[in-house]
Amino acid sequence: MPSASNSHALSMLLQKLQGIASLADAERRAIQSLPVHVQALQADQDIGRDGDMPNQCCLVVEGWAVRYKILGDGQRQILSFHVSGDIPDLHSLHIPVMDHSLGALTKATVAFIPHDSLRDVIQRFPGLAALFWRLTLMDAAVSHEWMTGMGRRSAYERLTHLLCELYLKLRAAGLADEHRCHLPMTQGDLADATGLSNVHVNRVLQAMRANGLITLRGHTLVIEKWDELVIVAEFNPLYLHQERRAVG
Amino acid sequence: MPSASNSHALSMLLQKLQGIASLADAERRAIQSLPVHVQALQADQDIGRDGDMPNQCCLVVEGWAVRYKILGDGQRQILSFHVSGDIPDLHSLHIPVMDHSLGALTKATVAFIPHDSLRDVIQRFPGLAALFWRLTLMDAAVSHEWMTGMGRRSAYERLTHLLCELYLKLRAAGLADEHRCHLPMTQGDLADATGLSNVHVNRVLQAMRANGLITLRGHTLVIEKWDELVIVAEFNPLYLHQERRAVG
DNA sequence: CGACACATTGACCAGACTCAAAGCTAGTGG
DNA sequence: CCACTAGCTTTGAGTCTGGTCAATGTGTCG
Repeated sequence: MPSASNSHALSMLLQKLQGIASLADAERRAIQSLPVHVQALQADQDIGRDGDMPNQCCLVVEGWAVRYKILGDGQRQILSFHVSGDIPDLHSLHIPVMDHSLGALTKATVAFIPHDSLRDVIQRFPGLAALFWRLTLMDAAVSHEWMTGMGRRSAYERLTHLLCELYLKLRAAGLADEHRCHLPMTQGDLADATGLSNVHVNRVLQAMRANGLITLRGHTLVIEKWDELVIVAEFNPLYLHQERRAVG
Repeated sequence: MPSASNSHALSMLLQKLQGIASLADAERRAIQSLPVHVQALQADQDIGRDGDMPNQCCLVVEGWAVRYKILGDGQRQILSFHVSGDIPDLHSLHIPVMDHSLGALTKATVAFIPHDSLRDVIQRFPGLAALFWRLTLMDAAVSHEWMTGMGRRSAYERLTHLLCELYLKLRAAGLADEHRCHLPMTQGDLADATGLSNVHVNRVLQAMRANGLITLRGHTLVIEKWDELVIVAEFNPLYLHQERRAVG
């Protein structure tokens, strides 16, 4: 029988899914009765490593997770940020070997769901199969936007773009106030996500503050001028494909 | 009734799928009897644009296609290269609005497959659903590798890495000889794929030639020292997830 | 034979990196 | 409750990878 924390974990997933599509009762019940193993993680604790062959997926319940690659010389590239309701390694369902690592960015709570259970649910509910597929595609769309930023945008544009994205992501997860949210990552993390050095991230953030676009102190981001931020970043939220959410 | 060119188009898809997984007879037949509309394209002709809501997918039969984003100032970022057997916009099956464009890089032949037919096949054959899902995940894995390159690798490493990748991609599609293949893209295209300027791509390619790694003239790439190229690029083909293929 | 696109070269520039040192701040243990 | 510490942020100085601009080859196609 599902414990309180198991049920809570799965309700995070339900919330995410229902932000994207409407579920039938049977689908909702199927999700809610997935077996999960809840676990608390320390900051920086790895969840899965490059080369692993996991037999379960990781649902983020609370805190932040990141996917990242480490190069031979120790450099890190962060591939994505994940919060409550996300399943960062959903791809492992169909790609057996991990080609990057997954770790907790902050102290976090995650829930592991066995691949077998997910496959079973997907088989019984084609609508959920399509929905999970869609989640992985939304993830790819974000990757494309990051690629575009790293290839063709300036450091300033790239960071403003990332802040816009993270703010909307948190809002969609119900974790942001009006133009204000908590961002626990360090400037070094932002550097590894944007392909910059931590020193340069620091200078660019100062420039953004000097221009009155944002306030960012003690890991609290306040967006002072959303409209201007969007223009500077050339930010078009379409790529987030959060159709059922108000945006802006 | 299927014409010769329709059948040929679908056999390209079959070849790709069978390079990744083994298909049951019924699955093979289902693929082979998909309705397709074959079309010849000029070089640089767009197949789908940012903002479009397609109701069909595009299978590349011959030639090269690219997915790309255009920024406000006209800069282009190429997101991926596609050859025979690829379905570059398979994601459109579950993400209605295109957040990037798709175009022919060269003179090309493509085959359009209606979403409805694909959805029908997927519904009847869960194994094919998983396989198509997997194709989109393999695509995402390549995006991650590109992101890592653009964020953390030097121009030289990035280009060697891309050449390794393209060579193996062509080999998997049966379009490469031993350490030799045809690469129709211009240096400007390579620049837009790697986030560099065309001038710098030119200089880096010259350096690679000077180091005896490759020969590249008249759009024919000859890899003179595969082992060294792999070391320079820190290239690990794992991320291509071509499990059923020999590699190297 | 043009015309045009692509490749190559040179000169110069700038955005971002590196290295190193100095402030901060939150968490820890006494 | 305070001092200490470790990690994070900030600053400065100097460097360098890769960009820009512009001109000149080169090749291909009608």
